[in-house]
Amino acid sequence: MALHFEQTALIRMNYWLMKSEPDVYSLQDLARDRHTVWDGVRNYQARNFLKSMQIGDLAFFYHSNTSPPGIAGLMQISQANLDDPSQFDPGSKYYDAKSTQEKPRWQTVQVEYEEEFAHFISLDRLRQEFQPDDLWVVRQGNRLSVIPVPEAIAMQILAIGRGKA
DNA sequence: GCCAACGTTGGC
DNA sequence: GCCAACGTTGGC
Repeated sequence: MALHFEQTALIRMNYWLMKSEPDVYSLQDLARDRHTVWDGVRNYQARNFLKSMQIGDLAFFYHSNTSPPGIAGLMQISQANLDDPSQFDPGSKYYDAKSTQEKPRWQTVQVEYEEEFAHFISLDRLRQEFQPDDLWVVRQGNRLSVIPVPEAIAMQILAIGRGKA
């Protein structure tokens, strides 16, 4: 019945951008590992975005602090709302003494490798194509490592990365 | 390596 | 609750 298709169409997909320094962990590392827990985020606004992610959401993998910086590819959220294990590990640089198993402060997601873009999209290109209010990564001074991307912008990024724009 | 931007901490 | 000091991010 038609109602079935209308309900299917109500499923929401959200899009994100997540930064990593490729010297620390790159898209190519994720291609090798197939999936990884995105640990180490210690900013509350970024954590809140991580907590709102749902399985099946897509995230752009952004290479930061490298030359040139930019979007290298795509990944998919494969597990949602995990407690970041590094907060409990005294040997980790991300250890948080104020976190307990009963009251963890930091949540994250598991991401799964999706694709490496045929065309790496440099920050320069992103600045040419998008406005700071539409894509926060082109805002000057923006340091958030996890940001939402509006669907219409995400569609354009996908087209550019796949060489269809 | 420099440094602007900006988040966090802690004294008051 | 203010805000100076401090630490970190990340482009260049």
